[in-house]
Amino acid sequence: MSAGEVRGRKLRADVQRNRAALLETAQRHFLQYGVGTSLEAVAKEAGVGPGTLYRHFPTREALLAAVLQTRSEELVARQADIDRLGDPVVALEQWLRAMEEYFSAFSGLPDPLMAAARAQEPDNPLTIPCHILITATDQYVRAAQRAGRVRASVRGNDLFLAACSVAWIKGTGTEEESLDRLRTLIASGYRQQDSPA
Amino acid sequence: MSAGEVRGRKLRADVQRNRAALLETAQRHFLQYGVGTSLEAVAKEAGVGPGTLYRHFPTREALLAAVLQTRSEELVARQADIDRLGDPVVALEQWLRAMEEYFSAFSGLPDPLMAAARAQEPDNPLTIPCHILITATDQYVRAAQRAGRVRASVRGNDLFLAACSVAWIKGTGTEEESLDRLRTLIASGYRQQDSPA
DNA sequence: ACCTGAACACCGTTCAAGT
DNA sequence: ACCTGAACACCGTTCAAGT
Repeated sequence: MSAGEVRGRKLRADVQRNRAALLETAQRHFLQYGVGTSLEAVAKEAGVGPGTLYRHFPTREALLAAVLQTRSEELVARQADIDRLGDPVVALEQWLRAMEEYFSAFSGLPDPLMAAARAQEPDNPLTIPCHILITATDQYVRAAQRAGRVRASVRGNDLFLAACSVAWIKGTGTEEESLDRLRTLIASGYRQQDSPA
Repeated sequence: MSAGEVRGRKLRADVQRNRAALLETAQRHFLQYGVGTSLEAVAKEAGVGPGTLYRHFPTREALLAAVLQTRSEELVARQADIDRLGDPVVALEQWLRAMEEYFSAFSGLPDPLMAAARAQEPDNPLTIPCHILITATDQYVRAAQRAGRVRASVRGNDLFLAACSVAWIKGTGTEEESLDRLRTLIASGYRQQDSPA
């Protein structure tokens, strides 16, 4: 998708400028103040009226999803690197870390993401990336299970929830050491013990 | 602590009434709308001005902690029942569930609780219950470790974080089945495998 | 000593009026 | 077709004035 198009429709020059300014400003504000940042302030700093922001992005989730677009694509692209790793458990671990970083892009992001993951409402634009992530997680889980390295009872959704939890804990300001301990606990939970032959 | 006293000081009758009305109304609003509910609405429905609410409870956390007081005491009291169980792993499991229910008292509660658990600021009244819970969790973990039933690497804080995470996930509207799967994953993570003798 | 409620500075969201 | 910004209904918090 080129910069001047939205769903294939060419846009007037001023509309493109407004959209780009809104996205750029919103990203900066999400980074600095978290997902709950004032949309009024975003509009003002982008040099547009509040109505223009709502016209482009009817909900906060729509704006969030648009700002996350680039990161979503990067995450999907990263799968190619991960798939080249050979060891399916290492691949699963790296994938979980990659998701965690994605969830940690802005403070407070895990909440709307979880809401979207649960949602039946198909109008929430965050639902799509969530479903993609759960499906991808499931594939890594199955690959590791085929190699007998992950418990048969584990499903992709379980580890999606776990990764989202770790990102949420991280967002509350917990030190990296405690996070690592939690990650280790979770890894002990899904790994298949080597049966001593 | 009797109803008409705060830290041992006797209170004027109208002050008692205001305090009680605020707590009662706040609990109802926290239950119905979550921890982010409008304090202005609470004051109005309690029949007092906003200034009176702020005089009694200078921050949202102070009001939350006061409303949680009863539940905090119940949770501590429940330890006596749990301690009578015999099996240290069953005791640990029940304790984790009891904490989880406490964290789930109001929607959005895990966030201020985690913030308080991290905080160095001793003026946050939620910090005290958090530290009590972490210490208690650590005792259950150690007892189960002495019996060789929980991995030596696990600490109380790890399972405090895990229980808080599950409560957070629960608060996002995830179905009970998914929660149970997550709890099982965590339990697999902390349980010591029976070494096949 | 405590309470009241007006006042201030914010916010999300809509929509008539403009270009 | 798109943008503007005033307008409305909210909110947290403070503080002078009352009792």
